[in-house]
Amino acid sequence: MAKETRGIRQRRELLDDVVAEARRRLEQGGPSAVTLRGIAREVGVTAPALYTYFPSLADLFTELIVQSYQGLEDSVASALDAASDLSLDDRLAAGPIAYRQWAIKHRQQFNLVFFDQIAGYAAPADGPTVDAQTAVLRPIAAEYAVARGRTIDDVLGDDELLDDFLAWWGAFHGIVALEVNHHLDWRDPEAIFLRHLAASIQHLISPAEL
Amino acid sequence: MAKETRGIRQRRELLDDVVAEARRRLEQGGPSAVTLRGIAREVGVTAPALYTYFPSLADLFTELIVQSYQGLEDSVASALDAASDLSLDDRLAAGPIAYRQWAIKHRQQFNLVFFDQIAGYAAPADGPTVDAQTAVLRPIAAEYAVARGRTIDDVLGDDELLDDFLAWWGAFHGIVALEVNHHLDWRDPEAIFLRHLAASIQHLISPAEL
DNA sequence: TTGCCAAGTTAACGATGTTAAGTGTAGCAT
DNA sequence: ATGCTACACTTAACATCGTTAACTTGGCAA
Repeated sequence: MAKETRGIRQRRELLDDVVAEARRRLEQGGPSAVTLRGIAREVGVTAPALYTYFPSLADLFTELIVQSYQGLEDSVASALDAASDLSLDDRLAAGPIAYRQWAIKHRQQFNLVFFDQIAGYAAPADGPTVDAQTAVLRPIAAEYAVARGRTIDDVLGDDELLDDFLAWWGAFHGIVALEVNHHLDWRDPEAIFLRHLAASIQHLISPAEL
Repeated sequence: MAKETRGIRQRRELLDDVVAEARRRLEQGGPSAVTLRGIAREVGVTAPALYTYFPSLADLFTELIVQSYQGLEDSVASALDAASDLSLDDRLAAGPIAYRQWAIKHRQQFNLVFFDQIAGYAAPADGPTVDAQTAVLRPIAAEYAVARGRTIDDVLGDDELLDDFLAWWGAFHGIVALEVNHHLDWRDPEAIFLRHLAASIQHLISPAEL
């Protein structure tokens, strides 16, 4: 009957439970609600048992960051897939719009990804976070390249084009960041975002028409 | 000799010492380094003594946020004062440039102000943080109004003008936020920022010339 | 069957925010 | 001057946290 080799299977399941519970706590109570003891309690083990899976709490957060990046990446990618038949304007807008919607739906994950929240956590030039960032931006950059009448390799290879793209990203990212953290609550954040997006896209395309 | 009514004077000094030590810890070790017990240890009292001055740790953070806003406000205001004789372009750039420089010099304070970092801390439509935000933006908005050929009251009173200004703010804010949190380390963040700033200012002024 | 390895447990250490109860003193009213 | 009161402050304690050390146990390989 081979009780399905409980060893590895349960290990996998427990690990999934741990990060699922961690993400749940992050969403509901912010990073400070993500505690080893609390998670252990919830998944039915003792706290030190989690050190089998993560060397420290910081590494659990690293996993959360990676998964959050993945969620954002998937959200943006599928939105751009669905927009493949639309006009250039709409395709350009689809990425940032999906970016914003994911951010609003997962505020804590958004802040976790883009803000240094964990104490000693740096996440510099190494680690999987850099790859994750480029994975998020690549499909958006592809549309951007089309709007500028170039290929994506042109954009990535030219300092000025790349900086322009990063600035374009930073711009709508900033508006989203302000909204996520309630600094635009006294206005209509979506209106501000969409208005900026339309203007920036127009400004982007018109010079290419010259 | 009237030993200068030690009561209130010492109270004032101790309070100043507390927030000074708190700010020092924030800058050096991030929010998690701001602990009541650590601060109390440093200023020479026991931890519960601090509850005379702050009802809870969150209220100490509120004070830090307010003071950080003040620092940003002062930095921007004095930069704009110093730029009063310059061209419109330079005056428009002076605010955002001071904004960025302050942010880079006080990364932790910048993140504390613009990101929900404290657990249950919301800081919604009430509190002094809203006033602080408008105090920071007002002088920048004044220059923005000139560039649009309006008065600042025009900008604040017109939905579209106001949204345009907030989007303009959000744009350079976003680039700064990315830089502060090391998401642009693989490029030259200042170049991206200045290039965006110049382009956005040009785009801002040219329509007004029509 | 025997032994080992790794996952899990209990126990403990140091640190945190916060509360309760007690202490002393500064300043004021009498 | 004396007594009282308010308040700054201390000590003690509780619940929580991350992390480590030592021990137990169960399944797999030899």
